[in-house]
Amino acid sequence: MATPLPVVGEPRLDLPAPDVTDATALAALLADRTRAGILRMLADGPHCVCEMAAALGERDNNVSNHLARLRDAGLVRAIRHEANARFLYYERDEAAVAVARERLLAVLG
Amino acid sequence: MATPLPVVGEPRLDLPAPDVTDATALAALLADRTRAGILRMLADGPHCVCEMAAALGERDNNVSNHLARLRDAGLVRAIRHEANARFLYYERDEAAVAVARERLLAVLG
DNA sequence: ATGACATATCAGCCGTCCGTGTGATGTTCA
DNA sequence: TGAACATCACACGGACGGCTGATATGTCAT
Repeated sequence: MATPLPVVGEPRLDLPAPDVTDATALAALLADRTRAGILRMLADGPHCVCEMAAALGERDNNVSNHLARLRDAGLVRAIRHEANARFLYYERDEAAVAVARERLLAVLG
Repeated sequence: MATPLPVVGEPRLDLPAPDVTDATALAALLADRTRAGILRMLADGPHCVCEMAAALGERDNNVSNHLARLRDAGLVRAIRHEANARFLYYERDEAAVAVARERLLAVLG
């Protein structure tokens, strides 16, 4: 804690800019109802695209679009169903999600 | 934990939609470089608008705009400087920030 | 093989939000 | 009182992102 109460002197105009690029990128991913819903559903275990699309009331291709964003960010992973290979199940990468949590807490913490 | 591994049966199309409205609203606030920088700077103590604008390399009115968004969300609070009343200092509402953390962890947790 | 289903990818439209400019309000100091 | 400064409130232009529709790929059943 540097300055718990308002200062008495003059404003300091030479303060460094905090680096929040990681946090904003992650927040942008969470700032969408569909993507946040996906991440929340996958917290309880894997789900296929059609399941999540039905639950969220969105179309399959739309959900697939958002899953691609989450996949590019490394937050989720796709796995083929052994018995029924036409269903593509998604699961969370818990290690990556843990890193995401820390990066957000670097701003809100 | 409901289903740790991919299921063998058919997809369930009757799953409930998770409620993520609080989380997405908060994430939208964090998904901006200026707002995230403000919240990060205020974690170390109060700052006036001109200080944060200088540090973030943004104009005063722009920072003021974003502060209004954070103020409407209840995350920050404005306090007049006793000695120098022309400077308006902002501080975080730590209780509200704690609630914000929990709401985000409801999705990422 | 053919058709039906699940998912992926791409292009285009459209809404929303960010940054800016301007004027108004309030505070300090001469 | 008047000038300079800090902040706010509002409206405008542009860029970014989400939804959609069409098309493509791969899988299962008949």
